[in-house]
Amino acid sequence: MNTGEALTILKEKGYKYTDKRKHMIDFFVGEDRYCTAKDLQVFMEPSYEGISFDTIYRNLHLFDQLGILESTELNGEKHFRLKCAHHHHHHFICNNCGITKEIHHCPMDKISEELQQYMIDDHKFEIYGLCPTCR
Amino acid sequence: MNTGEALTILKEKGYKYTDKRKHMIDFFVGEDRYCTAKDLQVFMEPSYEGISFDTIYRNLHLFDQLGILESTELNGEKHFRLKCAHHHHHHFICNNCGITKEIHHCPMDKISEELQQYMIDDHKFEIYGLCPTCR
DNA sequence: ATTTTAATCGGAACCATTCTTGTTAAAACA
DNA sequence: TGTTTTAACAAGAATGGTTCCGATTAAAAT
Repeated sequence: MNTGEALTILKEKGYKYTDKRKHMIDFFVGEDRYCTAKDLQVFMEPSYEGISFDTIYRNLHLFDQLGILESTELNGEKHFRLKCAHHHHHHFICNNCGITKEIHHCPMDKISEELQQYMIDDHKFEIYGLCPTCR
Repeated sequence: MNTGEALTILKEKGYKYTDKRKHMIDFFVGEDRYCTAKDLQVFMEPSYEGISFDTIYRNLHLFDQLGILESTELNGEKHFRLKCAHHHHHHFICNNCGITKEIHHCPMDKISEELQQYMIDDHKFEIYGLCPTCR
């Protein structure tokens, strides 16, 4: 997903265009990894001195909810990254630098018969380790 | 895993036997679901009035580290359950009651060629939804 | 029985996140 | 273009799960 697509989603859903929101999306477009609210705040600070944490969190959750971002919990902290626009996939996540790599194999195809009586809402498949650069 | 096995692990690693630790393990033996520190504290309270949160958390992490418990993050809170002694597997987790069901299919076999240059440490595969009782 | 060392307590501190009230600014409307 | 409406934001207090600290207690070793 790029900045334009993200802003289009915001507009279509009736949310306002603000410089801060654009700047936030720019941040995620430039990061191929899962980032914390703190990471974002550090990025915003120079351009918007004293930006409120409330603004950071409110928009992170809004973006997540609108499908502009996707999120996961790493070491007890919520992390966010730009949602990949194309088909369903999972991620390898580097424990050192946080960079992600797409995994084009989803295990859900194989497990339908194991959960006959169950109602499946969601699933999570993540692989952790070190990327080629960090190993 | 049962109470005896868990206490044996503690003893073998040189940790002390205390009634509180035994009571904690008894709690997890009786729960086939992921529980929070709070759940455990509520269970402990009647027998050990005013038990310190420090004791709860210290032992939860010790047990996790020793492989007596396994843990996962659900809705931003750490959850724990007794480690299943036998072979490697994953879990379906009910969003309503927290009960777990073993999934005997691990996707890791299939993805080795996708991560040639990467060093894999760990992985997580969880399925969320509603169990037959809660649906 | 005594010593050593770990476990526990009580409560303060921490930190990510959320809430509250008042203010500002974007978009809609006249 | 000026005014109204409504959402976005600021500032900082509050929350809640978790961790830390110094003092005390109890288990295990000697």
